Amino acid sequence: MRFMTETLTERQKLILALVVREYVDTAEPVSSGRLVKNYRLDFSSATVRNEMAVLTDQEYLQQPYTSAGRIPTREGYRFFVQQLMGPAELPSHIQQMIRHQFYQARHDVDDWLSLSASVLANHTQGASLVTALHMDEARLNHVALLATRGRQVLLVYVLEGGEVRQQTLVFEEQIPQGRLSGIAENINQDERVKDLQTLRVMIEEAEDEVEHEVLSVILEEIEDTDLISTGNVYRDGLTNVLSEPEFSDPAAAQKTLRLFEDRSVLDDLLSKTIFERDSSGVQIIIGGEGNWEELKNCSVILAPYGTEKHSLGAVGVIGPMRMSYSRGVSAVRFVSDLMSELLTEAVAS
Amino acid sequence: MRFMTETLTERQKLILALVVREYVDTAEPVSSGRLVKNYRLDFSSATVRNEMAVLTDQEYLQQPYTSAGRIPTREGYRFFVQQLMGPAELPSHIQQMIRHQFYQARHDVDDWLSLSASVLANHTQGASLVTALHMDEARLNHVALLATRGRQVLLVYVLEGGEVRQQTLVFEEQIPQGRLSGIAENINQDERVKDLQTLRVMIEEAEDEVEHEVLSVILEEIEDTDLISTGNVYRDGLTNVLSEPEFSDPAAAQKTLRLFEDRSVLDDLLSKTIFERDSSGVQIIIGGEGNWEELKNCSVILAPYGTEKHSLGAVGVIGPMRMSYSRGVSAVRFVSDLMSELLTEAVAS
DNA sequence: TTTAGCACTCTCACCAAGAGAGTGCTAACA
DNA sequence: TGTTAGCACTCTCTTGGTGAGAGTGCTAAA
Repeated sequence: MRFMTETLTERQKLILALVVREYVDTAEPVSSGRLVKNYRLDFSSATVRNEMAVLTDQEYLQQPYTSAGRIPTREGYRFFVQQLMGPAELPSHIQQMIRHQFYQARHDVDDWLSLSASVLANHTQGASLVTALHMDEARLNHVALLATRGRQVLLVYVLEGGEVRQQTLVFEEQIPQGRLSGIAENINQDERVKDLQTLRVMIEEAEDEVEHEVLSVILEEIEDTDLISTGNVYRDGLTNVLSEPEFSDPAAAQKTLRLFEDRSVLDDLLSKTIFERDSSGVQIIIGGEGNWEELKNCSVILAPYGTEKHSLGAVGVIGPMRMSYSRGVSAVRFVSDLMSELLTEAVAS
Repeated sequence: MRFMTETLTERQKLILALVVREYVDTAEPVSSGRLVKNYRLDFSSATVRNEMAVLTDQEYLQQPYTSAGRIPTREGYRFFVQQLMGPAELPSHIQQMIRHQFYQARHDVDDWLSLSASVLANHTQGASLVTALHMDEARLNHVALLATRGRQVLLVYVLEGGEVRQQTLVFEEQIPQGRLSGIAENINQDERVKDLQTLRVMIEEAEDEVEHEVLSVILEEIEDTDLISTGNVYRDGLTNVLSEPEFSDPAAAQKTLRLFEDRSVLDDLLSKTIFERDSSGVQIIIGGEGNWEELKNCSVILAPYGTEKHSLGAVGVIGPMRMSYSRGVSAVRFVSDLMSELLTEAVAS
């Protein structure tokens, strides 16, 4: 019931911030007395109680039951994140350490991705997600076809922007490498980037059965995988989030774990971040706000990464609503910035 | 205390089998009365009690506490698996259905792998594992180098046997595609398969700085990834195993889940299966028997797959010790056979 | 050898009582 | 008017006790 003006006094903000902080630490409802004691406040617990009553009226705090301590509501966290949480940064020695780890893997972009996932999991104590490089639309830059064994053929294609995909195909009959090279050469021959329409035309014009078959399969594969969902998603820290008290109920744990197995929700989430350019930075979804029913009681911190021209992927962490947002945001921001920096550097000639 | 001869009477075997079956179904200690009632045995519960006492003496059964029903011990399961469980097969309509699914993905070996994981998870209600194709030792068949963007270079290499790997590399400076093609051509030029030693010699003989650098990085990458551990592992059905009552304790659930995140145990397990050729077929590890301390209370069913000449990977399921071994074995055997069949077919010209 | 009968054991669900934590309210105070 | 001490009240959580129920082991009879 928001009767009153929504503006909070400084003291109310302080108390809200402390409740969030204390609850994040202890996972237990925060009482007025505890707050005064732990933070040596220069007003009494009765005063805190009065302020808490106001914050409860305004729906920033809630009580699990009458006469228990308070815990933040979703709105409470939201207010904390937007107005109370300072601009957090990872300690500089940690930043150094992470940079060093990335440097050691400097030749391998895939390693950067799994490293990102592992860094995020370790520094946030949550579960992390990292999508592989991905472009908005499939426009072919380069195709290679390699006969590997018997009827198996390896298709490797490079998309505009540098994303690379590979797929093992099996054809009805064995096709000699020379033939394959010819077909690939055909696709690659003129310099301009090819969209899928060009490929369709080529299929129409194919000179023989084999070429027709090969091109069709290639088109099919590329179309199939023209969704974010095919990019690898790197995950880490699942066990972290499972050790949180909110997941001691196995049903809740299972529900959350299912998020990680079912790609659908994840994909929605991540692709939204990648393509939403203006958000320009870290995005925080608290308690599944905005129709993410599946994410109830969970929070997600996401950020896109990429070069100036292209948003190539997203990194993020998932944890219980009661997570350390400052640690989360600082880690996600640092990793996404670092990835962007490294990739931009790699693209620069 | 195995005073008596280890041979069991037919009736004892029957009762052991029924206890296993009933316990797998209900997850509750099995009482003598229940057994008689559910399976309409033509002897009384008192007789069953006497036989159960013998089986308990022989350590095939155990009691959680005095005067509770019985549950199988690890040895009980082992005996059941080796001597009591008939040669189980998946129902033929299920087999048809699975074959159909694989057929629909006939162009893409990677799809086969994730499909295998999903099929195993669904038909065993456990968690499944599938390793990607892998060869015993890295012997190069073919190398391709593609300049993708800026200083990024895509390295694709095909190993003897058809395994393909790709890696994105970043070099100190941009290298033109022509130069890269030259170097790749150099490696590919003579027809014989190259082992890593050949590559080392080539590094020594490299004509200039760039070639030396590129070859060194390639060697490094291949050496780094010459372990089973780098192959992708496909997983599915994590949530299945979490819904089992033995994992209602979050600590137990976490311990098991950690198995799936830490690759080390998994890798040991899977690589052992792949390389242990004589075992020729399905391998069952019950309750972590044989020094798999981490797998206590879990059972694993594994089988290698591959072509006649090469064992290329492994498929398996993990579940609680109280799992349906017959369903597990039949599913794992069917999937590994199917994969072998498909791959053999694909290799044949 | 099998089985009916029975006493015994152990768990589990239920209830009641008491301790403890924390609140809301009131009245006094600066 | 804002703050605080005091206090009654509420709600949870733990503890202990009790009774029902399930299931066994043992004994003695068939």
